[in-house]
Amino acid sequence: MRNPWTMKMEQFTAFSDMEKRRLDELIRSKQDEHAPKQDIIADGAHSGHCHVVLSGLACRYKMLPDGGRQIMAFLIPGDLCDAEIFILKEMDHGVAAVTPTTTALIPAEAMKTLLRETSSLGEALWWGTMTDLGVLRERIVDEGRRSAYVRIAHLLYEMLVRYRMVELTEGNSFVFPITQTDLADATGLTPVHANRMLQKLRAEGLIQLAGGVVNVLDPDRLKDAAQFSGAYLHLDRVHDHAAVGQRAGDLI
Amino acid sequence: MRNPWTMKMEQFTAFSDMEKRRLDELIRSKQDEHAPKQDIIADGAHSGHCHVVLSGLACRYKMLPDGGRQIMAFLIPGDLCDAEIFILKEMDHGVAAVTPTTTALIPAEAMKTLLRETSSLGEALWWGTMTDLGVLRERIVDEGRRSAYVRIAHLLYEMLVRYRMVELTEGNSFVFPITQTDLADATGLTPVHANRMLQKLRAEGLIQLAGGVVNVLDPDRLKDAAQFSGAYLHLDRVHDHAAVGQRAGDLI
DNA sequence: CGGCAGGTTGAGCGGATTCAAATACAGTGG
DNA sequence: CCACTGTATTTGAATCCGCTCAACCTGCCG
Repeated sequence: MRNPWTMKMEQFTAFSDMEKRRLDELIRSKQDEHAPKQDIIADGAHSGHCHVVLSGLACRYKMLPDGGRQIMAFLIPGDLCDAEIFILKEMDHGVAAVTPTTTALIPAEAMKTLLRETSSLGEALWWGTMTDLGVLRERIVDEGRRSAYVRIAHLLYEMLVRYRMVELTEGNSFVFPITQTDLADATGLTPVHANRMLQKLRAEGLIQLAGGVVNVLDPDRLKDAAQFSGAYLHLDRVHDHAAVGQRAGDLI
Repeated sequence: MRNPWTMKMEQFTAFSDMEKRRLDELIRSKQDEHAPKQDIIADGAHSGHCHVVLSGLACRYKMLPDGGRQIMAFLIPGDLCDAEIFILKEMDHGVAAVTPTTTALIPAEAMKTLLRETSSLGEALWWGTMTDLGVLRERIVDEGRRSAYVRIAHLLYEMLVRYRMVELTEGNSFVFPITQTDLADATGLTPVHANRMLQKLRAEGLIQLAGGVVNVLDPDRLKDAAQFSGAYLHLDRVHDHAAVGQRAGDLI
């Protein structure tokens, strides 16, 4: 299996063979499996390791006093779960597996060292953090100013782009086995309403959804429906090294 | 005037006199003034400097194709406008002054150097970035799962805590001269509805609002109304150095 | 076969929006 | 000093998007 962490960061910059080997070693040393709905990192926890998703699907979430749940981000292979762990005392939210998920454990000290390097690796990690900020801001725009229909479309289109970054798409379809309840928790809607918006997207021939596979039938029209503009993902450097990059460039 | 940047970061860790002097020099070297509604950094811009707010009030925002605006964060003295500028090609959103605002310009290279240090300064900058992530996540919870009334209360309570961090409160009141339109853009509401929720907060004796000054009459009840839990601000280290910290600790 | 989780459908409600108009207020020039 | 202007706040009424509650369907697994 290729290293999804490497693949993601290659969207920002090219790596030398030595750097790639270093990343490979980091994710190989210690790994962990997580069953669906299990916490990968609990709210309030602190550990000596960072977690990188290698396979499966996870989410950042917060529980509310009334039992409600808000999903703030989906984490796919190549994503870092807890970059903050080495500086903050404890997590202010939880990270849970949505499907069976494999993670790599990176010692906090190793991560600290990497982040302080002037190497491509150090820069790429920074890029990842800054991109996470951009994604969160875009979600705020979503929930603040966009309709339910657009929000769902936006989320699906963003996932298409992100899955393509790590080459987990086949054509325009990708495995994304979330329940409609998860989708509702991520978009700030009720499951019932999320369901109706999904039906509308299907009726309009924009997407297909079956067996946990999302098939984007018409990317251009979905992008329009989503009012999507990909600047916030900061893939603008991929053209500098077309050999490795450009995997998702045409979707932006 | 005391250095608000220092004051904010002291909520995370104590600084030596030398470190404080270094921060003072950084903000003294070059400053800029911005009139209300003017961009401090335009969407899509790139510059060789980071901006730190020294006085006044600014906001991060995005414009939507339909002319709508979403404010994603308010920036008060001590806040960094564009930590990402040294790694990303361009801004994915704009930062604009809300009231007349003074900023310090920090050369990108100096910021880069600071961030890579193992010093308290380097760590404190990291803490700032990670805290920004936490604040954004909390806003997502706000807009996704909380009612208009709670959202307004939450925003006001958060501002009280943050203003106290930089000692810009008098008792429980602080200068926060935003229009109700701004408030609506920040909470994802219409100005009309934001107005009605403000009236409710006033009618219930939780706050006073006049002439751009917010006066929190009953912090405890406002905190309840806001469903506020301050873990996401990561002030949990202040008790380690009670001499400088603990400014906002009692509000969490 | 029953149980259960997830998905779908319908009807009614309500929070927030929209549209519109009235009021308050500060600044500006005559 | 007051009329004039523009911006911000307030109020009212009608509308609508998304929620609530409830039922039913489907596929899967024991």
